[in-house]
Amino acid sequence: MTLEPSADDPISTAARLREVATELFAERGYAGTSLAEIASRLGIRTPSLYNHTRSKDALFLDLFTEATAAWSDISRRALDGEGTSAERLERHMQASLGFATERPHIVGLCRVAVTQVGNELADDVEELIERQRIDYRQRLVSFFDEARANGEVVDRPTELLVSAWWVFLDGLLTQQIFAPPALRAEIEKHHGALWSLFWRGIAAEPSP
Amino acid sequence: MTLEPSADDPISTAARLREVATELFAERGYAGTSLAEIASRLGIRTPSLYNHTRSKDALFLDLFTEATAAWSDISRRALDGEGTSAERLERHMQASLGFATERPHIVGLCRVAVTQVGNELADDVEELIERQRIDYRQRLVSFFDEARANGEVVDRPTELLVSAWWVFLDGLLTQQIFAPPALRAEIEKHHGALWSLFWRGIAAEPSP
DNA sequence: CCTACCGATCGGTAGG
DNA sequence: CCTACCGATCGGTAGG
Repeated sequence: MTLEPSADDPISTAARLREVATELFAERGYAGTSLAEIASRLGIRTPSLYNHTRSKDALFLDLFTEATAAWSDISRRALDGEGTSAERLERHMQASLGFATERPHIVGLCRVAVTQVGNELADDVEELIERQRIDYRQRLVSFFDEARANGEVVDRPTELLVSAWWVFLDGLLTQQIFAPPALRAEIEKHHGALWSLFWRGIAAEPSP
Repeated sequence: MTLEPSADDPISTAARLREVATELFAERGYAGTSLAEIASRLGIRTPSLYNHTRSKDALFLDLFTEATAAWSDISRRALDGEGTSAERLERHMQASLGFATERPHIVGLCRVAVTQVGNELADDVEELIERQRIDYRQRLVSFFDEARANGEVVDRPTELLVSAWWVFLDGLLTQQIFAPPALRAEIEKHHGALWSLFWRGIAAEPSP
């Protein structure tokens, strides 16, 4: 009684294409990934890929668009919601790191997009990155403006607090993605403690 | 009265090859950089490159080896030397960021090496990265052990302090390299302030 | 440092 | 989804 796109293929080729291509782009970069390799992993011939995508560029852009949407969704939900600023920001951190842990190839795809901007990838990618960056920045500005107004964080310029958070998150994600598995597990255990040191750096002085 | 390798070429082709190749590898990745493009920028034909290198792999490994040596040299000198732990660590940060600012392509080359490990690049690269990582880690452990013994930092496990620093530095470098120039300049102005927030997070409680 | 050239692979098309 | 094929480009070699 299940819906099947075809008799002997419960997972559609289109879906598997997305999975396989995301993984390869993430691990080998854009230029390092060939359509032949993607097709081979799907058990089909290279030209058959063109039933699912217009070109290699279009495939990458499509996957990247989906990736940023998923990322943005997770991150927004965690930062919004109830609680103190510390609770909300820690939840946001845990969500971002959880996302990176569970779906490392999606994060890897984003990294590839960022590092290869202006070279072989289309302007569309650069535009999408910039839009996401601006959107995230605005959400952070709102968050820290509110936290300052509540006296929850140190009284420094919002811009600075945004930068501090961004640096911290970028560092965590970098280690999460690039560190060798052995080191990664150790760092993962430290997330809570690293958070507390970060927050200690920006938290308001205890009122006397 | 100057020493010239050839009459009309004051900067040797070998030296220009290193410059050009570093820049291209950093900007386009390993697979995205062709020997033809390198040769073209040098004004010579592709086969002529083989007078200066054995293969594309060997060229990359050679440049990467030089890059890590330069990096390690700068970083070691800044962290050693005199002063309080805070002074030494801030000096180390400034040196690392200065290096990244002045020689962005060298840092980009390292990033490419790290992100493409285990794929098209040789095991030699992975080995070199791992050796550098271990070496840097040991220097940080010594540093934070001493800082803790002096009561200069909060009394938490050295491993945690090392992680916190590493995350902070990785985040700064990531932003330095990947942020769009407009944002980069703003962040650069914040380095000192970001440092003070970081240090505030790990500094020892003021004695009562 | 060059010309001439190699087999392999690239993204992509024609036509079914 | 396939076979058959395209021109372009890849890293690299022979020989001078």
